[in-house]
Amino acid sequence: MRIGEVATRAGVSVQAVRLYERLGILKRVERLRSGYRDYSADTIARVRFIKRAQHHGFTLSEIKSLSDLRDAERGHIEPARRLAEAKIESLDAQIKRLEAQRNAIAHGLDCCQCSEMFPLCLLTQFGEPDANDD
Amino acid sequence: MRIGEVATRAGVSVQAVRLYERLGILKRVERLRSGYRDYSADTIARVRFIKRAQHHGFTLSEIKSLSDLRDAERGHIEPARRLAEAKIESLDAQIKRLEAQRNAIAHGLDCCQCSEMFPLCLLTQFGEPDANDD
DNA sequence: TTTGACTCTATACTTCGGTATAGAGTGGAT
DNA sequence: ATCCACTCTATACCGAAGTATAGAGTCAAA
Repeated sequence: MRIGEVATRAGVSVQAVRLYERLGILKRVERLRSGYRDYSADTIARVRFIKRAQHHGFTLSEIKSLSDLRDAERGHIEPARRLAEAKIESLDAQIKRLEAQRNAIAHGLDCCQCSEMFPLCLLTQFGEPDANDD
Repeated sequence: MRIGEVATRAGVSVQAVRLYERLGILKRVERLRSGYRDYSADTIARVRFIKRAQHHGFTLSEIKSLSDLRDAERGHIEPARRLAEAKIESLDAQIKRLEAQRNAIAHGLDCCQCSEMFPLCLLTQFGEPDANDD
């Protein structure tokens, strides 16, 4: 199977497949006499796994780690579990940060006098804050 | 005041100040005979406003809109309010997406048999899903 | 006057996850 | 034999928000 069929059946672009290979997420495969990559059908599943993991928030670099773990330690789930737990922690941190931003802006909308929060009022009504501090 | 003093007093790099000018967030200022930019003290407050808005999650492009609104319509808070409300909506959407990812991974950790969610088990124990689908 | 710190422009590099293009070669059907 | 679709590599580009560097010019103090 050539790269175009893999790409079409997995729902990605040909360039994306080559990118995944270059990043080490897909194994390098044998080439035909022509130099064309010659894939077997399981590559389609690999690519779909990549897209599924991306959909769940994993970066390509994390997905590479997951792939490496699987290839190195088939049947040992603990390293992958630790990776997933670390990912949850980092998602929690991101969520917390976004919620803080969201609340600061909401507060700035409610309480326009408050220069400690996002100063929406200072932007439009009261000029520059702290113009003389040194 | 030259660019280095503005940068130091506002807590950013000299290159960052030039970047903000190029992006249209800071006004172009007069130059000395030497070609050096000649700033007045209120630029420091402008830069601090940029950093404060960034801290609250606004992108430089959004901050440019806020600046433009202020310069165009001093005292009219409604356009800025609408921009802030749109920002809250987009932050809410981001938070929702991250929470869904977080919960999918958490579910994958709890329920390793479930191929609908993030298939942690499929990664390490059960091989490729859907290898034969077409 | 010479040094050192500063400034100027322009360009390239970074991360992330790709897309787009050029220029060359290949495969298969007509 | 020719055509078109496909593939190959290599390179450049996107946005975001900068940082880093090169090469040139400027300013002030010793």
